[in-house]
Amino acid sequence: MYICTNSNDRTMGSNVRVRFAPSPTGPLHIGGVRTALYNYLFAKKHGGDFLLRIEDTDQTRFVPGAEKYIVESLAWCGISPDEGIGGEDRGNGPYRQSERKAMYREYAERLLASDKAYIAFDSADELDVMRQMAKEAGAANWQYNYITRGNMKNSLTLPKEEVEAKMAAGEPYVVRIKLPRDHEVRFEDNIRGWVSVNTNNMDDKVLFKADGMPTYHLANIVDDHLMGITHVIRGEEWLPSAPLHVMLYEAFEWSCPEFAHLPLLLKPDGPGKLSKRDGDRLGFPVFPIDWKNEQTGESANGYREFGFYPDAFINMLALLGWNPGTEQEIFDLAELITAFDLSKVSKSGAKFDFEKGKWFNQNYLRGLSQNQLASELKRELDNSGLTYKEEFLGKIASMMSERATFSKDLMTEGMFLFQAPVEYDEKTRKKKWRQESAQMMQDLVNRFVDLKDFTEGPVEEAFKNYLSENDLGFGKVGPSFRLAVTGKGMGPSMFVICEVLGKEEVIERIKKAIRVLG
RNA sequence: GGCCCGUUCGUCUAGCGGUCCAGGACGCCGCCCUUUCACGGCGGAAACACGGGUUCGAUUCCCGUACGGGUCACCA
Repeated sequence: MYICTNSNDRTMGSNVRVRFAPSPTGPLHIGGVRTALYNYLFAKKHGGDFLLRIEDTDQTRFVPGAEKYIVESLAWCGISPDEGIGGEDRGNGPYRQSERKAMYREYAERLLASDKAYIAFDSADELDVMRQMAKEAGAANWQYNYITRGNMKNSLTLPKEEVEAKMAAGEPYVVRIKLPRDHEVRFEDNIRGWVSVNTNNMDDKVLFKADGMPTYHLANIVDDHLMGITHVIRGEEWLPSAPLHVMLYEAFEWSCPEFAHLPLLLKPDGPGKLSKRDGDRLGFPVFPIDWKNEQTGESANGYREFGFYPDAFINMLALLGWNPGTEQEIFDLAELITAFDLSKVSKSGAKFDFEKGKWFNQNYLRGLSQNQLASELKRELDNSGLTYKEEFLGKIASMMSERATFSKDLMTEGMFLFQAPVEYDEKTRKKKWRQESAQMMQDLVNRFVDLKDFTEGPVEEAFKNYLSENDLGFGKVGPSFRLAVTGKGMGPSMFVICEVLGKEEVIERIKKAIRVLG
C-alpha cells in the first residue's frame, strides 16, 4: 500500500507556498477565480506565498490573450501573485511550462531508468481503435494498464534492440507511468479526509508526449516539487487524477504536498457544472471581466463590466463553498484572509445563485459614502454624455442609492432627473390623471412661480398649503404631480426632485404635461 | 458503464451524539413605516434523501439503497 507521505502540519511557520496554475485556453471562469482566491487566502492567512504559473503544455490549445486575461482578472479582484507570472521571479522560474520544456525530459528519463515508466509506440489512432473495439464488444472502459500493456507496442513487450531501433529511426513514442498492480493509493485530502484508490482501477497515463512536451501530470508534479509547493488547492475535477499524482511523487521519491480538492460551482438550474452557456442562457456573467478572442471573435461578458465591485464579487465567490462558521456574510479581502480556513470549505458542489450575488453588490454600494456615490454617479453620467448640475450630485446619489444595486442604477433609476419625460406611465395616467388634474397642475404652477426659494422645504410647504387651502388629499394631487414632472408613478420624494430640477424646469415640465395629458 | 466524491429550507449554508419540534442569509409572502416606490423594522411559509445498524440517545458515527456530481485523451 502506498500512502502519501507528507509532513504533518505545514501551515506552521511561514513556509506555506501555494500556486494557481491555469491553462491559457480561454477566459478564466469564475470557478477558476474562486480557486485562485482560496489559494491566495490560504497563503496570506499563513503568511506564505501565492504563485501564478501558466500550464501551457498543450500547444494546440493555446489561445492568444488568455494569459493576459488571467493576470488582469486576478488584479481586478485584488489577488496579486507574490511570485511567478504577474509577480516576482524568485529564481524558481520560468513560470510558463512551455518555457520549461527542456527540463521535463530529464525527469521522464529518471522514471524510465528506475523502471517506474516505460516507452510506448502505440499511436493515438491505434489506441482509439482499441477503445472503439472494446466499446463495441460491450466491455468496460478500455485502459492502458497492467493487463493490456502486455499486448501493446512498448518497451515492456518489445525486444530491447527493436525499441532502440524504433527510437533511432525517429518513430514517435510516449512515456507512460508503470503502475504497480493491486496497490491501494491513499492520501488525506484537507477537505475530504482519506481518499483511497486501487491501482488496478487506474491506467498507465502518458507522462511525456510524442511532441516532446510533458503532459499536465508530469509537468505539474515536477514543477510543484521544484517550486516548493506545500499545498495543492484545486477543483474537484482533479480528484480522480490525484492518486496518479501521488504515485508520481512516490516514483520520484519526493514527499507529497498537502491536497485540498474544492467543490465545484454548479448550474443554477439543471444538473452539471457551471458553464459559459449558462451565463448566456440565464443572463448573467460567468467570467470576471469581459473577454474577446481576437482571432475567433468569440466574446463573453464579465462581472466588472456588468457593474460589480471587486470586493462584492470576491465576497460572493468566497462564500460559495466556504463559510466562516459564524453568521457574518460581509467580508472585505483582509477579513477573508483572517477568517479563511480550509476545514470550513464544504464538500458538495454549490449551485450558483446570481440573485445572491447582486445582494452582495447592493450591500457594498450601500456602504459607500455620499462622496463615493457621487463620483460613481458622475462617472456614469459622463459616460452617457448627460448633463447635470455638479452641486446636486451628492444629493441625487444618496437619494438613488437606496434603490440601486449597481452604480449604473444611480443614474438609470433617476433618468428623469437628467432628461424631461418623453412619455408618461400609462397605468398611472389611467388611474391617477383625472379630469381636474390639469387645473390642479396649473394651480401648482401658479404657486411655484412666486416661490423665491425653490428648495425642498419651501416647495413642500407650498404644495401642502395648496392642499389644505383647497381641502385636497395628497392622493388627489401627488400622483399626477409626479406623473407630470417625472413621467412615472413612483420614485423618491417629489420635493427633493423639484429642488434638483429647479423651478424653471419643473414649471416647464408641468406645462408640457398639461398639454400632452389634457 | 468502471472508478472517485458528495447528499440539511427553492438557493448558499450553520450544525462536528443530547443545547435541534434544526439557526442565519438570498429569494418569496404578510404587516408596519411612507398618503407613491425604495430603504428600514417586524413576522411567516420553507430542509435533516431513504432503509438498516451502533448508542440510553442520532441531523451528527457505520453499512446499504437512491439520487447528484466529477472523471475515465499523447487536454488541462
